[in-house]
Amino acid sequence: MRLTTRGRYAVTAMLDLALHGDNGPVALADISARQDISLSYLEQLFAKLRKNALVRSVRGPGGGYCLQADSKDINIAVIIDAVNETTDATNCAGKGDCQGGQVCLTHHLWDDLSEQIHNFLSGISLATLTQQQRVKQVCQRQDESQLNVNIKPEGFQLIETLVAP
Amino acid sequence: MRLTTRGRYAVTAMLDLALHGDNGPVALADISARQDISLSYLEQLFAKLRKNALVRSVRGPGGGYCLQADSKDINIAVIIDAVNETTDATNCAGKGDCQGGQVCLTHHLWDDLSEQIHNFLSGISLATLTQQQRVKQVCQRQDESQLNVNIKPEGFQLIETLVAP
DNA sequence: TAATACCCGACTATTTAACTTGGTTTAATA
DNA sequence: TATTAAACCAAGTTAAATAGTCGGGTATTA
Repeated sequence: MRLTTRGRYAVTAMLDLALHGDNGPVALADISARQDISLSYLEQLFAKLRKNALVRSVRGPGGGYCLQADSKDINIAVIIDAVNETTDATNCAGKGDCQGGQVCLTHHLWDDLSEQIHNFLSGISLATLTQQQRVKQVCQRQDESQLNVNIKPEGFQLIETLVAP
Repeated sequence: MRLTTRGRYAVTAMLDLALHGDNGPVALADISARQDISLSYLEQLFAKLRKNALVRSVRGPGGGYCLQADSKDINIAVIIDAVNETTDATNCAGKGDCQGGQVCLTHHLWDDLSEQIHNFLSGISLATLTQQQRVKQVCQRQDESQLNVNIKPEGFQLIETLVAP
């Protein structure tokens, strides 16, 4: 179980999908705009998510991605694992070959911690999150600011792009 | 709360100290040999541990490092935090300025997770670990193999160095 | 048939951890 | 007092991984 920004991005994108997927497929371009994640990076992540049967794609105009299962049946741990396929089992975290084929002093501790994290995250589904008030609030804010961007003339959008981090 | 190999090294070194600190200060060179951590890297880590009052140093021949407090009063979370002073609060983990000054969609989730991890690790002290049977076993193995290395002629040591990862 | 959107692979920039080098300072001991 | 073993310090270097880019595709459907 590796925790990186990549996993965070994947979870964020999947949550966006769960929140906006009621009316057919969601385009990656929309997720990219709402969540400030580069489009091509999203494409890479969703290729992995699709291979792991977490989403399915609809091609052509009006297409995009849908959740493969019900949002209450997709938990956070599964999403992170899907996106970290290259799990090298960081030194200690994987097999017990941390110290020349043997187990290192703190191997069991990190093993316990990994289990702890995994249990926590696999107990949380996308549905759990979409039902939370605090998530709904952020979602609403993002939708509104997205609306503003669409309304703004092109000149303003340019400035915004330059100013943004 | 960042989880990196640096934190793992620090905890491993501190545990080694807890296990071998009964007879006066422990030299970093010994920890380096037992735990396969480069000496100068250990020096850097212990500089931070010392600044955070987790260890105290004794200079000169026969010197080394001692735990500043009783091993039952030093928990794992404190060690990791001490060594990760440059806590940039990765994007989301710190303040809620993940998305242009605002909170991003999954901010609260990672916040909850951080708390979960911190609680788990701060509930474990060095003494907790030294009392564990599985830790004692690894410690014993390391002490014995350390003995072997000291007995071997220089030629063998050289080969071992070349073969080791 | 053209626009839309997914798909794919290689490439690059940046960051950071891990490690190295080459010293200086301190104190025990022979 | 000279030697030695240890902590201390400050750079620089290497290697790996992440985040992101670019330029091409290919399938779908309005």
